[in-house]
Amino acid sequence: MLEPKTHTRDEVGGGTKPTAGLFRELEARGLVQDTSNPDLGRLLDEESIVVYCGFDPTSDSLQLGNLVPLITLARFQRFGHRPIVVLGGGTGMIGDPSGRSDERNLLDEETIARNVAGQRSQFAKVLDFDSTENPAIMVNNADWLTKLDLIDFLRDVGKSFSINVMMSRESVKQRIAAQSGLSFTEFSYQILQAYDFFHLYNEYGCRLQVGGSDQYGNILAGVDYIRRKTGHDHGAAALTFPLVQSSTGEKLGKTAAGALWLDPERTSPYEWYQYWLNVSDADAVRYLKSFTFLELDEISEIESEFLKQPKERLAQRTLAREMTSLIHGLEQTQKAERASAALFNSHGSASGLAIDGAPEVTAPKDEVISGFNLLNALVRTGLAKSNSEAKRLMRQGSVSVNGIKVGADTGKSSIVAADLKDDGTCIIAVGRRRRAILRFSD
RNA sequence: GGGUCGGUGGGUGAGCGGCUAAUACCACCAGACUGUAAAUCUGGCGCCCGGAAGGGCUACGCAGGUUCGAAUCCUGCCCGGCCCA
Repeated sequence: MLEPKTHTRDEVGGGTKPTAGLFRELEARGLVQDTSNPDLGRLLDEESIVVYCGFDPTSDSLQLGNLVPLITLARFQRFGHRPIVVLGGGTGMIGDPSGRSDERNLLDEETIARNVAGQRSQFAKVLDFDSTENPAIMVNNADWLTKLDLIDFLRDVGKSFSINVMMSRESVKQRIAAQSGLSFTEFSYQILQAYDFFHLYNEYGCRLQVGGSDQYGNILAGVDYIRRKTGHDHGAAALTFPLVQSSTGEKLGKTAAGALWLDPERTSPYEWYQYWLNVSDADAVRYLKSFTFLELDEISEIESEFLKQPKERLAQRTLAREMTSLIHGLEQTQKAERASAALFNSHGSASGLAIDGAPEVTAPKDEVISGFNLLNALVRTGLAKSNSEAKRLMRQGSVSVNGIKVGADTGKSSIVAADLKDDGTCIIAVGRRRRAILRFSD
């Protein structure tokens, strides 16, 4: 069987000179949508620059959707540039209209502070804040935005913004065209983001802002503002990456359970691993390029191997391993892999295998003597959200115990002692890809 | 401030007194086929009880009201679009 290689966190190049070829690399990985500076590639080869990307504190955990921006920053860092993470503690109180069809609900200060705190540690999983050469920096724009004086702001900053230009931004146009309304508050967002860029330009010499393609207008607002204020034509630049979608045009990370979170409390390493493992063939190689730090020629090798034997799913397994070890570390990755193997490869026997990390529910042993209700088991293991759903699944013949179907026609409605392996467990499955362990203890 | 149109399930969006837990599409889940893939076909998709038939509860911005019966009518409030000021 083909095994994906284990990838350890690679060596960040030392020295003040950047490693050349970053821009070409980003392009090859499908991570370049727009840039405001046609010479950006050369600039990145010649100078070690400071680059930033903003993150909205709309939740106390980052999610799958934040991964491309975050990993892109890490690519800059690995090529010798210096990344800044801007937590939008200030702008989060305003709400970015980009990509939204409705006015946002404003978050209160307390919530934002909690979210900022929650996200903080997650950045360190991907970025290096301790590098001696080019450590990443984290700042919160609340630190400067909340200090602004309204009159000064309108005089010094607002004067540089043309309403005509602001109105022509795609995010604004869409909201107006959709007749869904746009408050002055949200309309002002682009000025604040522009001001952020300007602030970072002054404080840290930050010359590039990266973001998703929906951020292009906001980023350009900053580029323009810096040009106006400093008179330098190419003082600051914009770079956006395309919105990463599945081959069927869907946003990533959509499951019945909701979004996929980086927080292991919300999305377990096993679920995270399984998500990537189940990526479709059409997407797997593309995701390897966009999401992992594997070298491109290494990915090409994986690809050709994968194309020869797609059913081995080398691309998916590599992807799952890379993504899980990036976010949850090697140990959790191995657990997830073992749990997956125990649940899926051994024809329903978990005995003797390390299954730590798999979804598992424990119940007292005497419950099984009288017969442990299957519906109960489905809900308890999280395989079904409600009794209704569990019944539905049973009716549809989706449920199996130890690999044996227990649909409505079999008449089996509970787990009995005979279903248990020697170690007191059984595997309960819904459909092809969702499985859990039920363990009975003394 | 005045007028007018609108606020429906995760999303878009029908319904406009009983036939409606609410059409359709998307997303999502499952069955068949497979490789824990895609495509395709099929079923499902508020919650609770039930093997099922069926029953109960909650839901169409919020709060009241009319009615045997309301997502649907009325009143007030909140929110949004458009027009006027």
